[in-house]
Amino acid sequence: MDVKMRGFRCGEPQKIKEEEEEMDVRKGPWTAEEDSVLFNYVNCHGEGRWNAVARCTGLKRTGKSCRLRWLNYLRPSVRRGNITLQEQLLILELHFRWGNRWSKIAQYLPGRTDNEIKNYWRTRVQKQAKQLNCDVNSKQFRDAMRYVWMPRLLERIQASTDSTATTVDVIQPSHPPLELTQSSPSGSSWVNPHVAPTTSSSDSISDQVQLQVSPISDVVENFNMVDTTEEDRVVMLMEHGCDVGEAMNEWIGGEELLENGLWNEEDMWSLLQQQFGDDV
DNA sequence: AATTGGTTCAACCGCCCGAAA
DNA sequence: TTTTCGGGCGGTTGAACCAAT
Repeated sequence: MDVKMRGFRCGEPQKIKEEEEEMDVRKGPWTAEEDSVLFNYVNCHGEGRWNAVARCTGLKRTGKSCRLRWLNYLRPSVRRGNITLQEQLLILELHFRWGNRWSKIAQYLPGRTDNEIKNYWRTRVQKQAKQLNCDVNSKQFRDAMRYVWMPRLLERIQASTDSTATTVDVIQPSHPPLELTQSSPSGSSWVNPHVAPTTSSSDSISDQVQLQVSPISDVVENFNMVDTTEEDRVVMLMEHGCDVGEAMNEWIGGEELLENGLWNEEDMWSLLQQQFGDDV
């Protein structure tokens, strides 16, 4: 490791900064020329050894910066643009299971980077929590997601697809595939048992496999059948929570939010309290 | 047309871990 | 066993963009 990194590890950040300045390390947005140099080099020599990449290319960037630029932008498999409904649902599901393990979540979303998923969570999901004046990790918000938003997402997906099974590409994670189990309602996670990466004989992250998505009606049914209590909650919320659902539609659609006042915090919490009692 | 405020996302920072020496 | 190195990760920042005024 170079001197500045050793210094960093020894708790001398000031020294690192000074040495970086001496080395004229570039920061900030990448230019097209830099992108071209990095892209060509990695194409020829492969990924890894990022500090060496930075040295050999003559780019006045840190190895970390090169790695990040490649992984989040230049890599051919990177897909940008709107997060689909299925992807949104997967993100919610996997976040229930793993929390802020963005890179792990990203392994199940082909072409999406951990950075993009993290940004999505912060800009979209956390915004909703903020508008409800609750913490994104609070039980209230998680319940809202689980019992209102996710079923609504499934409905939207169902509405946008036909009744036959749909397949989407997914990148096989480098470790054992997600086990699709349902946890108890009192647990902290819920995982859609119908959205499962299939097992691959290869560990390569680049290997493409098919993610089988069962008919959405089955998914909805299964979601509602997590147990009777939860089912009751879902049914009641869906029956009474039309305003919440409409607001959710807007969020899911990624478009106009809350402008009609459909997302009514008091309604939301009164509904939750009806169902969950005072501990909500 | 100019300004302002909000949103998005690329990039950086600091911490951590595992492999190699 | 300890130290060094390379790289992965989650959190944070700030520039660019956009819509409203």
